[in-house]
Amino acid sequence: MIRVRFAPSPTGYLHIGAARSALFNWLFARKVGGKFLLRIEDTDLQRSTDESTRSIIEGLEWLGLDYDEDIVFQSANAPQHRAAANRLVAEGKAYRDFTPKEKRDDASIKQGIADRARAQSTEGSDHRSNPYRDLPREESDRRAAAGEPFAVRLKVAHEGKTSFEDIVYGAQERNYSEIEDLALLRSDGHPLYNLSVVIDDIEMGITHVIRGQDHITNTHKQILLYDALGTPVPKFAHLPLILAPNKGKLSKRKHGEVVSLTTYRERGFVPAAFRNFLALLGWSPPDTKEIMKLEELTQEFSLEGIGRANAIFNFQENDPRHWTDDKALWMNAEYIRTISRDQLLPMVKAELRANKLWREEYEDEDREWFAKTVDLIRQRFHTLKDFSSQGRAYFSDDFDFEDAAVNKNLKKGPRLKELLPALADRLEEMDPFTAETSEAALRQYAEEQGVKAGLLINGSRTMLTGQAVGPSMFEVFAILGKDRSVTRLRSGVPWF
RNA sequence: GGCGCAUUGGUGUAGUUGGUUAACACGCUGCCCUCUCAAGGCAGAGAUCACGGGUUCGAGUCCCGUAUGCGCUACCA
Repeated sequence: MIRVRFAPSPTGYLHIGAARSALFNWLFARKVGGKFLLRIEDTDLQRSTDESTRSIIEGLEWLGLDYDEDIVFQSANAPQHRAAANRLVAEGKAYRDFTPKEKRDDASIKQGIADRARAQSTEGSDHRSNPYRDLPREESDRRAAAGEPFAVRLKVAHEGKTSFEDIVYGAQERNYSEIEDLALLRSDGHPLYNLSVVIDDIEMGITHVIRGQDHITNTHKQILLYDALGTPVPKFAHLPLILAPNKGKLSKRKHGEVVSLTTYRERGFVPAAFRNFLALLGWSPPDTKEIMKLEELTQEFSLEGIGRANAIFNFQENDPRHWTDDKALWMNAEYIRTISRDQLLPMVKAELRANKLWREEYEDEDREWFAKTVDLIRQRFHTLKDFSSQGRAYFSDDFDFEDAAVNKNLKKGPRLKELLPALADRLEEMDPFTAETSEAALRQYAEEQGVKAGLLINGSRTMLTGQAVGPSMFEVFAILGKDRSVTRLRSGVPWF
């Protein structure tokens, strides 16, 4: 039985890179009939928050990625992690390190690492030079018993190398000389990442570890741990990273909300669309078809189809039109205009409701009208937000007139101030009032008045919707109905 | 500093065991359609396949080197 897991640390919003890892894990599990598990890596108590855990769970739910079995909270397994470390010490595979803990400040950590490495190479010391590495057991036990604080480190052999066959990146090797005696337990007894991950993965029966490429180095350390523990090593598939447009790391601090999955929900993305877009970042289907529903994605997905080069998430921070990747935006629009009514209507309902535009009749006697209206306007919308902003005039009489539209379609034709109310009089007599009859009436009236039909059409569009763009005007007349059409044509509102 | 990975048009990606004019999607330009804007249709611009060597009759595809980028290198995860 194949078992995979998504193991985020709850230290903030759900990053789109993490969301993609979750997606790939899920697709793989569903494709092969395995289990997809969720583990919250909350061992860093200071940084972990419940709110973040909630956002991760909600994010997965939004993307439609359901997980099997109960969520595992890593912090709950700390006793097992400690026990494993102690067992390794007892077996002589790990040792207590009584070196006093160094003070580190996070800001300069990377620099510190490089500096230390430089210093180490010049003074000739290596990863095996820890003075406590070969401390006699009796002395180690005595000092521990006396209450002296210590960290626990894995005893990595002097000679040898780790190797594994990465499903994405191929054969990987690392000399032991490149690997330090990694810390397993902090001097306060707190288990560290690499230990916890391995113990939990073993405990959960994980067979395939699918995670970001930034973990490749960790994988070598973890293999050492599997070996020390005498446990079979799972298969690994590392994923290329998602980078910012400058090829740098995508981070909240630098790039803001565009990296947070929550943003896409808040800004009107259809979950299926974003999921589809995410799937195409680093993975490509066997054929050229890119728009795929979940079932298709699942069917086509394979670890072998994952590329090795990091992908750039292409967006322009200062341009509202391109606030996120163009292709994601395009895909969202594509979904909005093509998904079934049954799928779309609930999303539109939520959007309208959030903006106090929803009326219960839309699910009752005005049900058909609502569906037809949505079908009419969805064609040119890019996000669900558009239903409450650009689409506002269809659901409320309280809508704004865009200055540009008023200038272009109304004020440039001074006669419209009289023509439009007069047109309203004509329309009022139509029965039935349909796209066809209103068109006939408008065109005839334009001819009588010696003006172009377009003048009346565009003027009407702005009077009825406040905008310069929108669906075919006669469809709008029909959808809005005679009363509202006539009333809006007569209202002098935008003229003042 | 060390180790590792990557490098195909602006972006996401295809390019099978090396073989004619490097393919698809988004974006971009123009035209058509038309009451506007989209959508749609048609046409088009844009890649010396990072660079330099080499192997070969022939290389985006194999080898070596260089550059650039990214990742890791922590008693963070």
